[in-house]
Amino acid sequence: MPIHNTDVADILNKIADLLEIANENPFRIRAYRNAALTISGLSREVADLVANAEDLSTLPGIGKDLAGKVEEIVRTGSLKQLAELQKETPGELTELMKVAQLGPKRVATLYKQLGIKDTAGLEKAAKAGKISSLSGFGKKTEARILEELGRLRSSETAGRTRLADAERFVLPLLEYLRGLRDVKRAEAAGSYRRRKETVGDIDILAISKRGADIIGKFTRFEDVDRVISKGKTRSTVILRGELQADLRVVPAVSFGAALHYFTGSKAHNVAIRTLGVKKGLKINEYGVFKGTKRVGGKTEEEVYAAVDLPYIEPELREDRGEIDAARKGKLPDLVTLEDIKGDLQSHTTASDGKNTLEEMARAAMDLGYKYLAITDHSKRVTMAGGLDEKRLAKEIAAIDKLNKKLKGFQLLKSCEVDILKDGSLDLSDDILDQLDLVICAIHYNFNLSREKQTERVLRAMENRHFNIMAHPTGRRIGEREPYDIDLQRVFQQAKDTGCYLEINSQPDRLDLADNYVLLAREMGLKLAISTDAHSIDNLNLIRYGIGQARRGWLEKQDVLNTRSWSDLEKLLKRG
DNA sequence: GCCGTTTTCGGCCCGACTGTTTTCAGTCG
Repeated sequence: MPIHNTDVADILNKIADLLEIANENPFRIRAYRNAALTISGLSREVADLVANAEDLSTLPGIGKDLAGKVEEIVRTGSLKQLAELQKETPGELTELMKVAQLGPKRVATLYKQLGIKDTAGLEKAAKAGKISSLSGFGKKTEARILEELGRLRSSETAGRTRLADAERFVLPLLEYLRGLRDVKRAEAAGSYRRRKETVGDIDILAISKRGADIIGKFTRFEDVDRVISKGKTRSTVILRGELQADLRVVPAVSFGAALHYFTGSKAHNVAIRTLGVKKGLKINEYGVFKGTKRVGGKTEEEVYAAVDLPYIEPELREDRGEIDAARKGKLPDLVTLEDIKGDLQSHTTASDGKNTLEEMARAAMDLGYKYLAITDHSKRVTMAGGLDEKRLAKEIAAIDKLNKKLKGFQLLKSCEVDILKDGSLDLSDDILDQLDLVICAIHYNFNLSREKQTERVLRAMENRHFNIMAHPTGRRIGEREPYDIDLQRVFQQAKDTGCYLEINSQPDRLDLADNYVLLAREMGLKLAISTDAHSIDNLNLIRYGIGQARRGWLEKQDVLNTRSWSDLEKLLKRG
């Protein structure tokens, strides 16, 4: 099995956990965590970098020592150091740290004093009342531990929440807070604001002079299941569905600093604060300070200006080179919703969509679009009522007829053609010749080897009708892993043959993932942002695709469907 | 363990809340 970046990051984080339990130098621990963060944010597989003999110690936060360790992980799948550590500190202990209330110090105490190594031992000791007598623990902590263990058992929902699912809670919560008399402003921060594909929790920020009051009302919001903590400026609650929400109340003068601070990412914040320290400034959630004097923080722009940087868009704040780019005046001018001229993937009642051709066209026109590609499935995708040549010919005729009626708008004749197992396409060249553009996608045989899956797509791209590859890795966030495919080779083939790939905006897909969007940009490959709409409402999902594109640093010119159809048509022409 | 327009040594981001505490450690973000 190839070693992926997440595997490397997991091992580094595990070592950090174990070092923490062993009460090691906290800065050394942070070095491991920083390295894990760097690796997981890379646009390329670190295994490929090693295979190409590239110098890993040029990566931020990775020096000579960690470069060697990462190489060892890539080559052997594990690390001797980890085995050594586990002789002193059992590896299972890191699992205990996932129980709320338990951090490295308490886990170490539990292990040393009571020999507790796993959740079963923890539960037994807690029930026997042995934990409350330990120093640093008490009755309340013991009760909380038991409560948490019960919860962990009943729900395996400890994971992250998809952005769109979080949004269903965020928007009503913001509306509620904004409706309170003493709230001057309320905004969502955190990974939600950075438009990350999943969020760990919801961070909300409010301006008010009556913190305790607002916190009280927050904890009584209708979606709140239980309250974890509530103070005068800060509160944590768990919403229905086990999603955590944090509210911080700040004065107006601190709003920019707080918004910056709570938007993160953590790595970005640390980098900005470190720049501040070098200039003799203290940057925290209350503002930018020189000694005790406030010198900024009302707006985010003031925070960046304090360290001589221009404003950096939230989607870029991952410490993936944005600070360096800002310093050099080379920040991307990110694509926006307003730049989008049309949608390049949609379905109708002809296959598995919910609306007719005309309904889809009208809805796209209402969004101000100039075109919409109708991409019903091809015959192989029987589950979705895919079209054979004959039915597609009928749809083509229907589109031609409808286009004559539509003013200043055009339906594009297209199809989401299945890429068969051997890399051939599911429909004949004769019918594909009659289309404006052809979207191709994999729907079956997900479990081919990396080599076979990659060859399958490379071969498909040899077909002169292939224009855009839809949902290129087939993943369903939280449900289905991507199939194993070498996207770097696919991107290169796309460039060589004049094909493109898609960012699919469906909230459970968001495929390409942001790190691959970054890679495409680095390789100079343009992408489409499509909704894959199966209903008129679905056309609005484009905002998630835009978020993903922005996280991948895409500018207007990097996105196919920011162009008029006549300009796009020229780009799609294959030699 | 990393890193350097103050440094190759000596720093490394910072604060709120809770519970167990009589002044603070641990956890969390």
